[in-house]
Amino acid sequence: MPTEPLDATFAALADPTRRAILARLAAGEATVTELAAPFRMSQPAISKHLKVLERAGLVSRGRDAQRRPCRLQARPLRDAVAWLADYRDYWAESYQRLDALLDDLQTGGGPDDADPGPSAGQDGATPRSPDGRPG
Amino acid sequence: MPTEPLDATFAALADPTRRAILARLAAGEATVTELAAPFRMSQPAISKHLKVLERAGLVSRGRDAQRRPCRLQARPLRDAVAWLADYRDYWAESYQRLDALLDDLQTGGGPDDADPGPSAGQDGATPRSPDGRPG
DNA sequence: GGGTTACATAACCTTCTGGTTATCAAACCA
DNA sequence: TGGTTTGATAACCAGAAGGTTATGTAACCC
Repeated sequence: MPTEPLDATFAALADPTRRAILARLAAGEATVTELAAPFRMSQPAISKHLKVLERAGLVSRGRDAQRRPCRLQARPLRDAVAWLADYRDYWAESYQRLDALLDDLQTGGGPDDADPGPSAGQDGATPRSPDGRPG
Repeated sequence: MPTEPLDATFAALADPTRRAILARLAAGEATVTELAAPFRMSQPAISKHLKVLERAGLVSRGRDAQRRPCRLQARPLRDAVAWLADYRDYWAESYQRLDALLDDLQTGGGPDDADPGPSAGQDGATPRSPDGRPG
């Protein structure tokens, strides 16, 4: 059980079943059985995956009689992107496609500033010694 | 050992030591001993972490006499962001800060289109059944 | 050639992961 | 009241992750 938020987020995303669950939840709330349906996997297995997602803060749950509807909670995803954003200079390799991607990401905003540079914040990581952010 | 690229990428990022290593490499090439120095951890442990990063395609290695300099290879990070990008609608929670983040990400481009919608591509995941992308 | 530096590999251990089946609890339905 | 859904939990298991120490190997330096 990773204690740091980023650990938990990335670990949660590292499993294809969980990514698929998130994808499903992006289409709207769903119950456990609904989520479990597409998988050749037992219901308890899905419950476990949901618990991982919940502990990572990626999923929140409501109550509707016997049902426990799951809802996507994407803030940790944003934090993950924020971490990854510090590496944007190293994506330069193919800036064409990167620009396309970022245009897509931009959802229609109109920026006019130029590269303020990394925030030099804390990773929150502290593995056994250093923090971790690019310079 | 996760077989799917995204699995490997996210799994690699889930460890704080490895994130710190990537952060260090963002400052430039480094040898194994240089990378190991800041950690209270044995050299073989670092070698293992490097192997994980290498298999995830996040690090490539050269040769300089006895040394095996490591170089950051950030393309998988871009792919990870591409996956996360499909969830941008769900970051809406605090669009203020999101916009700031994306402006930062944008490194200075000037888009003028509005929300083309998810690419509906393949996750490549195929856990035990469905793929995974939001709608 | 012989020692040293830089790194990889092997063998081992412990803990976490991801799955299973079996069972239990709560709220519905008749 | 009793049965059915919906879901969580427990107990178990195999294999992967992350660490260790010990050892091997390649290239340098004298």
